[in-house]
Amino acid sequence: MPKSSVLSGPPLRERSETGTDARILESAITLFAQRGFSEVTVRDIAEHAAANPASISYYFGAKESLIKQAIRTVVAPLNEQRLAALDALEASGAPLRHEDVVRAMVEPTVRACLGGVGPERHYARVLVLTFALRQPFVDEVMSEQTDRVAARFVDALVAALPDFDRATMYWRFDFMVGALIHILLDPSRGYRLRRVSEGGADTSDPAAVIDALVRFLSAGMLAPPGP
Amino acid sequence: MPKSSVLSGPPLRERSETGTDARILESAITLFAQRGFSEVTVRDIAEHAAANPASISYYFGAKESLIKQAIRTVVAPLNEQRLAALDALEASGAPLRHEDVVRAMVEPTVRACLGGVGPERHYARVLVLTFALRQPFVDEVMSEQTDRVAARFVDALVAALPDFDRATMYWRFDFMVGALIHILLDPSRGYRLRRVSEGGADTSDPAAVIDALVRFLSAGMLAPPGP
DNA sequence: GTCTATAACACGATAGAC
DNA sequence: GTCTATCGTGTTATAGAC
Repeated sequence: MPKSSVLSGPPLRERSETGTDARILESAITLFAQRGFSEVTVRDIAEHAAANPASISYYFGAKESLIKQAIRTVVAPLNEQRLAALDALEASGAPLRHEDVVRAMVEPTVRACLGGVGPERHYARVLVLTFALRQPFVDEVMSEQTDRVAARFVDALVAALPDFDRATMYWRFDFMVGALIHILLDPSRGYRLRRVSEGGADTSDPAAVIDALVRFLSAGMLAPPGP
Repeated sequence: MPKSSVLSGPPLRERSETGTDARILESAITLFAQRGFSEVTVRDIAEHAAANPASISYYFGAKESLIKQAIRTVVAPLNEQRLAALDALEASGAPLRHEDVVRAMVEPTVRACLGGVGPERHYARVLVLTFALRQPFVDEVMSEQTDRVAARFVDALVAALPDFDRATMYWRFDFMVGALIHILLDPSRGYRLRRVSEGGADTSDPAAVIDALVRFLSAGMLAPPGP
């Protein structure tokens, strides 16, 4: 990780959808997800994007800004999909069921990470990188992206299960996130789970992952609350 | 991450318990856990251990070997504690209860990470670093340390819940690991959960973390199996 | 605007004196 | 055995030519 000019930097340019800047961002996301923020150099990114190294400073300023933008680009679309799924549930008029709330969180994430096409397909890898990299700017950008989504889901869980208090559901929402991200890292770890389970559990099958997750998490949400 | 002499390296010395080598390893673990493998340089480690940079190559060879040894030193004692807890359950003669198996996994981990004193107090941070760093040697050392523990716990879960097949329990064991590690990362993320839950969920209290985890995970283990 | 060339520095690893 | 001094490489970021 660079020391870098912590603030201000050069006057950043507006970013386009198809130009060199977009290519750089896409390459950055792909390479970061594969190997990590600190392990990928701006030269690697420039080479992968068929741009020259100076163009990265030109468009994004320091590497840290590029990391922040990469995180936003990966996380934002998935959060929108989750909120849309929750909106659809609530708009249906039917009483909210807790397993549907769980599914609204799980299904878009699994579909994106196992077979998705947009930048959000790198969600699990990028998230674990942000958990691993302890630097204030990472927590800030994650908080900016995700805090309101967590609150909305906890609200929905409490609405579905009125006997439970919000604190309990905050714990359980975090347990859900942990289980979800961890299982979605298995492909990048060489399908370790398939190996140790002798083929019984295969994380390359999105439907199987969703089913196993939703069953487990929905039952966990119903656990009797504490004393 | 260095290129490094992948194999052999210099003739490594036997390691003592109190000498410079032990100090280096302890410093490496502390600094790695705080900031990450790639973010910490061998110079940082040498300075923290009040040793000179050359001594690291002398005792440990390349940085990669030091990382491997750091992972082993953190992970091994916790796995021993878990297996000991499982042994104690099985030795009691009473029928195995699935919530006690869950507790045998959760309790030593939470106690170690929140208020522990040995190297295993860095377990959650080191584990997330190994999940984030996608390099073959990391998976190898984790597999060497943990595969047998996972198998033993899945055996115990199946023994406690004979109606479920091993594949289902492999899924659920991984969900448990994901939830466990994720919640134990919260302190290193500035107690984000306490903030967003407005004090309702506090990961600085080991007993509260254990209680919330064991309730949720035990209920999840009982979820009806798939079709 | 884009790129080449390079500045300025940090990295891991080691040779060789003590 | 332990340390100092340094090698060779790779890093981010930028100055300045086109």
